[in-house]
Amino acid sequence: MSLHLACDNCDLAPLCLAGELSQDNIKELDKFMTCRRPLEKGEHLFRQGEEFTNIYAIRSGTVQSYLHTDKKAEQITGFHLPGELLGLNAIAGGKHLSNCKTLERCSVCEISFEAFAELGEKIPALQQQLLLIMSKEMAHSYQFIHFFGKRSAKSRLVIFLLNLSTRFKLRGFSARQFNLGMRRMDIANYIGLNPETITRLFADLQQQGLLELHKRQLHLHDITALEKIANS
Amino acid sequence: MSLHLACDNCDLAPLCLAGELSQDNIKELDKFMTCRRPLEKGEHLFRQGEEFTNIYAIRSGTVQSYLHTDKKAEQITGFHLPGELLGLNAIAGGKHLSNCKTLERCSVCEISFEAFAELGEKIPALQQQLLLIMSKEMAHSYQFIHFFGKRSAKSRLVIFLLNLSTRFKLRGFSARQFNLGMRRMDIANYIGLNPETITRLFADLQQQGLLELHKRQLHLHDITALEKIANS
DNA sequence: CGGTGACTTGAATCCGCTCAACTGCGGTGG
DNA sequence: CCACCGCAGTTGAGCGGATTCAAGTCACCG
Repeated sequence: MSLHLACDNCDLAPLCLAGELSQDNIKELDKFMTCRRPLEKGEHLFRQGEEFTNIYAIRSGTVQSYLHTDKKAEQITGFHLPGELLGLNAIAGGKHLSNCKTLERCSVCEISFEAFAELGEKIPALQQQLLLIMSKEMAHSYQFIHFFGKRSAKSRLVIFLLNLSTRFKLRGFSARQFNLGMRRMDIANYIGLNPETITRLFADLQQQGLLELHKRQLHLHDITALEKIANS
Repeated sequence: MSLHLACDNCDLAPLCLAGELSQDNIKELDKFMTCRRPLEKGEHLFRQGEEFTNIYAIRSGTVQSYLHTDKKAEQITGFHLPGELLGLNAIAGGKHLSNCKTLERCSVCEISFEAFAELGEKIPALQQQLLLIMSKEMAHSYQFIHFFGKRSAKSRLVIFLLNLSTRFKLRGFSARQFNLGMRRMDIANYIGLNPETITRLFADLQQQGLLELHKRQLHLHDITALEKIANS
């Protein structure tokens, strides 16, 4: 069963696979694009080691990717917002490198990579768009390396928050006010700190009046001041 | 002036753009591939902010990429070995995101991205190969995030060394014995530590008999023990 | 209600940093 | 050839930021 949710009526298409494609080409793409029932909170799109067959695109909701490491420890490797593609790093190896699960109820579109590759031969602009997206994601990892280089805990947290902020803004949501879908300990895990440290840092920032946090609802008050902290 | 160095007589072709291409297709690719005079130590392939026009492939030698950050500080973002492509993360933005300079005398091949894209429309396998390489690089960044998550200084250094080791091996060099082309402080910068810490850690590891280091010549004695440290 | 999991708070500890002095080496020029 | 310089690397002492461990609060859900 697939819902009638097509790329040509999706607000996120410009950020996503459809990109700058012509209406005709988008229609062509839509023939292979499917959108299953929404996933409930905590469901997996795919798991580490599974065969790579589809490209996934988030239509709504937040998704988390993570690795199993030895012991029972998990390493969180990313949080993904609507319009982002998932699983692309598995093209080379043919197997998914990470687990991917929803942090809330999510709509997810998918397309068989095989079908996509065939279609790409007919529509060069589509290939080009995938290239663009992958390049963008590489650029993003780049930032990440930069930001995990020797930085204070406060810098790390603030960079993380500002990164989320700009990504929300790009998608038409508020850059100043949004919901962190994830737990403190997941943030901590992701940016290489301890949950307790995250708590203390939020308390600090709140006391300085730079932001407010109630439960997971975040309000950034002074973005320029936060940017200063990010580059300290 | 361009030297007569073609993909079809290059040992690294399978790792590089040529990949699994047929001989005919490689000949086609070679028409657009050029290989200038070797670059001397310290020369730049490109600089941050410059327009992205070419894809570069390292034929021999080691290359370092780095960012200028505010103040005079630099952040090193990668060390690149023969067979690796440079500048791909600039496809999306059209401008290079990082500086790229040689750590020693290097041969570098290049191809105009425009020419490549055109050729890719004629030879789908070539497009596919670029996709593969980019996916592989994304997978690599993935490792990186994993490895910059909360880890001890010793883990970080060892992971860095083992990563170099496997990459050398993949290229037909020894996995146990190779030359670190970079300074201690560059390693430190890259993995988010201090030069002094790097020194101390090397001293430790050497005392434990796990490796030997003279100047920049490294000899890994007990790789399985090192792997244990990497996952601690 | 009790119970669980997320989050907070406090005190003690430790890892890696900072700063400063020192060694060793390669290059340059007298 | 040696004296000098500058940079890479090493070593030591003290400091501080983030972790660890442990106890306590809070909200949610059975």
